[in-house]
Amino acid sequence: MDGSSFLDISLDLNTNPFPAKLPKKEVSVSASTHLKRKWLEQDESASELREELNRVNSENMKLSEMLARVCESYNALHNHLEKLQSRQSPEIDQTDKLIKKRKQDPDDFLGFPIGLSSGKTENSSSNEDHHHQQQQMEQQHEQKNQLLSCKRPVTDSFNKAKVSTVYVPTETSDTSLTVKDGFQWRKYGQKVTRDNPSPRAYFRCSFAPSCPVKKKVQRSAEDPSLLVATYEGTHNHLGPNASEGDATSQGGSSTVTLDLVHGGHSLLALEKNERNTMQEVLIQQMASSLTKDSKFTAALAAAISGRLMEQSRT
DNA sequence: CGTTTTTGACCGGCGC
DNA sequence: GCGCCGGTCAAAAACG
Repeated sequence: MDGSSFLDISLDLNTNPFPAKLPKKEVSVSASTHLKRKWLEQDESASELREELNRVNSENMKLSEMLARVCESYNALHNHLEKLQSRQSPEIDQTDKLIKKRKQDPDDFLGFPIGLSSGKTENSSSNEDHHHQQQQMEQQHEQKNQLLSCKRPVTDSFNKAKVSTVYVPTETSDTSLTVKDGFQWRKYGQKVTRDNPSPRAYFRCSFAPSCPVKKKVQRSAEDPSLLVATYEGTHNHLGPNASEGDATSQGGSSTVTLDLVHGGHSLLALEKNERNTMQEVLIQQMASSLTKDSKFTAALAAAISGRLMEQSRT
């Protein structure tokens, strides 16, 4: 899927409503000095406005580039996943039948590729090849995660248990076991597990009391710089945009978070005829993220007021 | 003072 | 039945 075809990311806000050449003001020779001073003041404020608009323009360009990059990364990831799906779906069906009754170990999630986290299989003979492939895909996943601002929920589109795993790079010195995904979580337990020296933290979604979603966070035993967050269940409320202030969107840089698991469905797993709806959802999410950026709203306001001024002049 | 985190106790599933 | 283990509960502490 092509990013430009999927989303029109051009943000032509028309933030330069003033033409390069402003119509020269013709001041009559007989005008009073008071009027002249007034004109000078207006010229001054006009140049200030022009500077402001230039700033806004460059901001607009930056935002456009940022969006383009996000879409590019998303498209690359999506293409990759589609390839994987077409290649692996029969295999997954087979392994699903072999899922053990025993609950999964956290490291099993680590081994499975994007969105394919599933139970442990008993077929140990094919495990080695499988594991090798998984490691490669995990690396690719990690790289793409970094492209998508290092955080992106992954949904199991094949397993109806709605379990997804997210890998978050963190400082090894950071022992907080927190993964900021926009939702509000309440920690209800912590446990040291057998096969991992670092403790596992258990979280419940605290946005809505009835929300059944749970999250487990544990540092990866293989790569301590990675946090492994395992999500179970589906949020029964609106997304994180309405709840928590994402620190990344408040500072100087703005981040567009693509929540691909909202509602428990992977966007990537949707049929093509459903994508138009998802386009709207994505656009809404982007718009929502952008409107949280005070700089963006200021730029938008400036653009609109500029356009209004232009229209009133003509 | 309400909310969140911490942490030891408890529970249930599983293997032996 | 017993022990192990992962998951959850709930009281106390910490925090804002």
